[in-house]
Amino acid sequence: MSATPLHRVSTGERINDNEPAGRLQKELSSRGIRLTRQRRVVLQVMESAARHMDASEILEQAQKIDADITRVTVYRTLDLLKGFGLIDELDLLHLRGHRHYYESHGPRDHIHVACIRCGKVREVESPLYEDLKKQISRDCGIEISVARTEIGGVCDDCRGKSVSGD
Amino acid sequence: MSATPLHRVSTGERINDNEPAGRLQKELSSRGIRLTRQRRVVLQVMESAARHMDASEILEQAQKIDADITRVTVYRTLDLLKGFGLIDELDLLHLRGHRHYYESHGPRDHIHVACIRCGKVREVESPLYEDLKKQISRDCGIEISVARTEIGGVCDDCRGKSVSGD
DNA sequence: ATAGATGCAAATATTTTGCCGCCAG
DNA sequence: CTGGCGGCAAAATATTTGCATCTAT
Repeated sequence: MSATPLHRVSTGERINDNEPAGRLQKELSSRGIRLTRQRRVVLQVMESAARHMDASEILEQAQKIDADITRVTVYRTLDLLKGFGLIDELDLLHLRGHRHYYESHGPRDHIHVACIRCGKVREVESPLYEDLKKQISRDCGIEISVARTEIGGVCDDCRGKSVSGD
Repeated sequence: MSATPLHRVSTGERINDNEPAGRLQKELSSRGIRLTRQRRVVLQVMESAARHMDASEILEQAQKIDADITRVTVYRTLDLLKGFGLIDELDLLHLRGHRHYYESHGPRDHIHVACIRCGKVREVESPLYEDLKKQISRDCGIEISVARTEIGGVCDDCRGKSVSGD
């Protein structure tokens, strides 16, 4: 049944193992964007992120490195990065309120699969997803620049793994 | 290349033509949920919605029918419907700020395809999408209850339709 | 009759903005 | 040097909650 293999990317740990350190910095300076001390810190936080932090968590992490950084700067830097498509903004199906989460955008799009009971989030890539995007691009006549898929459900663990009969 | 056809659902008009009037009401009462005057109005607004309204717009529409309805009731009713999976919550890639949009959840999931330039939103279904969800369900061991895909890019119109050579 | 809903107002939470002094390039 | 940037405080949005009252069943 399952012809095309599905690639698991991560289950809750950091996702940026394949991300060259300083990638965001490079991207910004190559665009002529001024690299301030505060921005460097926020970028560093984003790159080394465990995962899926909201603005407050990013602020918190940034202040551990440099106490001078303010919430406003975090918002402004996130906006900047978003504008260049260097980070993605998710809400993880609002399983935990209306917060927005951010993550450095890697080379490939991935799907966020979240358990609505335990909150665990897994990230997957799939050739099928790439096919789908190609088809939509062709059929809708659109040059895709951002794609986001979030899927929620109850995971095996939370269903007691006894997915026997049903 | 494109084997599976992609079904266009709508381009900006109402999506609920196939939705039986009173569906949400029926769903709620069958679950033993009390149907108050206010709830009926909000449900009616959701069902007859042109499309993609945020909480304020829903409130506005509801008050046209019954001026007594308050914003709080709208939020509480939306939460209720969300909890039962009867409506979906979208943010349309935050193209227009951080608002959340709601729409009555039809029988099939659909993908929202938005032009990041003109803001036009198109909804599509695709067998490929169903395949993708099946694969993820199988491979991640998850019983999917909600799926949301939002895709952004520049549409033909906004690229001057001159998508000749590339 | 009674559990559960609504309304009001206020509390929270989240994000944005104006203005001025400061710093990266 | 200089124009963009960060900080501060406050505004603008968005969402949630406590409590008294009312109503659908």
